Amino acid sequence: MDALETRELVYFVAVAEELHFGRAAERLGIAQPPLSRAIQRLERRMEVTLLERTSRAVSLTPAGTVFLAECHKALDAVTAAQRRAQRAGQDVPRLKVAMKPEGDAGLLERILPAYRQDPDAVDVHVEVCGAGEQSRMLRDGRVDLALLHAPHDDLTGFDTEALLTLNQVAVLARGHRLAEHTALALADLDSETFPRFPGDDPVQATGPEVRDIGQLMQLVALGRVVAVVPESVRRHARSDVVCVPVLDAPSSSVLLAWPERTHSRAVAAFVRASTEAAATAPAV
Amino acid sequence: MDALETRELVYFVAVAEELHFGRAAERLGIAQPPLSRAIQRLERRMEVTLLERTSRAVSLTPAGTVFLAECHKALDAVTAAQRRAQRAGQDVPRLKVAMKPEGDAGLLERILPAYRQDPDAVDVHVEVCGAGEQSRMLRDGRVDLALLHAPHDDLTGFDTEALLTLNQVAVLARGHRLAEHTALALADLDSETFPRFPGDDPVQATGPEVRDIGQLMQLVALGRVVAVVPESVRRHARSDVVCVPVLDAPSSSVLLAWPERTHSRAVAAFVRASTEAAATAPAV
DNA sequence: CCCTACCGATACCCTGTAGGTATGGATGCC
DNA sequence: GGCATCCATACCTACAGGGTATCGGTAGGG
Repeated sequence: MDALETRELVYFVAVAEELHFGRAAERLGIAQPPLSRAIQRLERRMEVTLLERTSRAVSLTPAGTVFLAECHKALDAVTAAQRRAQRAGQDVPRLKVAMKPEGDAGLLERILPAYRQDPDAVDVHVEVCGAGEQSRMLRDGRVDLALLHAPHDDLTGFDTEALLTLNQVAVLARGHRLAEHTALALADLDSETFPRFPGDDPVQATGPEVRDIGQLMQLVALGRVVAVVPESVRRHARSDVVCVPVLDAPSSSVLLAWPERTHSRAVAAFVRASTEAAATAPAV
Repeated sequence: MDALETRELVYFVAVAEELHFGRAAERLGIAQPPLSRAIQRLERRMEVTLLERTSRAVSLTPAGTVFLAECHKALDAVTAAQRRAQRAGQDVPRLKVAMKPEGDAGLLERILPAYRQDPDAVDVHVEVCGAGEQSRMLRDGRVDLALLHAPHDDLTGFDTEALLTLNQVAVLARGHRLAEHTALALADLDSETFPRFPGDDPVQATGPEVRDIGQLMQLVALGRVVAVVPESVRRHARSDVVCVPVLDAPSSSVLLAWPERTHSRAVAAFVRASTEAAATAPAV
């Protein structure tokens, strides 16, 4: 039993996600028949049925469901291998850090100067990406470090260091019935409409999708939604909205994450500088 | 830039480990010239120099060193994908647990009956493997769960649940100068010879390598070595050796580990049963 | 100092396989 | 029942991956 080829995994992922050989083949830029044969050969070599096909529909078997998840992990690991080696081969070493907009709660401007003091410091490039994208970029090796948020982000596969714990505040329109309160409980907000953030589970979606903080503030000011967000967002509150602490909302943490078993001195130095900068940071 | 093929990674690993194209080719079962070309093509595609070759010697560049480690992770992930899917496709679901000999500190005989009570229980197969092999078997999907030991084993990439904390005891020949003591400090053993266990870092090796507990006891009884081991080993002490607690040795934990993001009900039930069995276990 | 043994790279050939086109056969729908 | 849809099969082609022979550079022994 020799190892599966990357190409076979890519092909399977395409079919498993499209549940349609024709569309999958198109997405892969090949014709449908070779794809059908490739999947057949894959199943024969693995001695497992991954897909149930009729001439009308394709569906995943339990083994196929497991295999799809495992393929994603494995393919991420392969591209991470490539990217990390390429990065290590650069003559000018560089550190890339991923964050989402406002995802640093103002910490980065304290971390960067502190890091530059370190003898192991190298150039830092901050990659501002879409919300929820940071962990993917860290997983597949496009960046060396990421600023993530617990409990929102999936931290499996990373080493992490907590930088900051943020209490939650409700953002309300100035005229909202609860705007005059000094503190709230989650139960007070039961009847409200909440926005959906990109990367959220779309199942529990109720309100409109929100892309950035400006848009959020706009919707809040109009009274369309109410948002429960980390207190660091206070810095972006407009004059026509108010922020009220929500005492029983689970607090979120800003944390720095990097791939497990990383031995880079530059990464270690950045982590060191970050924890120190966070420890001396003023209350937000 | 399309993805690297598994075969290329396997080829590179062979060369990087042998540091010799001829031997690597032999190990791979192919001729040397195609291997040379494959590595060249790999380097060209990655646009990174991975190996420094002269006509007399081959050595790894920094990028090559990183890539070797990443290749291991990636290849493990690929074979894990295959194995886990195969396992999920079995009509008779089964749980495989890896442990090294005596690695359960007597816990397993309490865990298994407790697990069988669980509604989600399936057949359990215990794989007794070489010391240090458990984490590898868990990483590449040959088993679903493993009994590991902190801080000895590398836990990165796993979710874990601590089952038991074990204090350390020194095993001494009955006639040893310290045999009459009721407790020791590590400093008392400074001048002693310690055995080397399989999977240990061979750098700090001083004494002879030891394969199993019987052999260890033999060497101790002969006065050749002194061992500091978890107290659970007491159960295997022969009459011509004595065990003395070492108060300042870092205590080791027995813990149950499984791959991150596992969603199997059977695994969850086994973890549940294990923690409960461990909580009600008698002192060793 | 030169000859030889060693080792990776190159040149050249061949075969297996990935991919393409055409078409068959099953199934649901109007 | 005719048709559209969709996966599988049949058959062909091209190229990538593998083999053999050999080159070119380097270290070491006599």
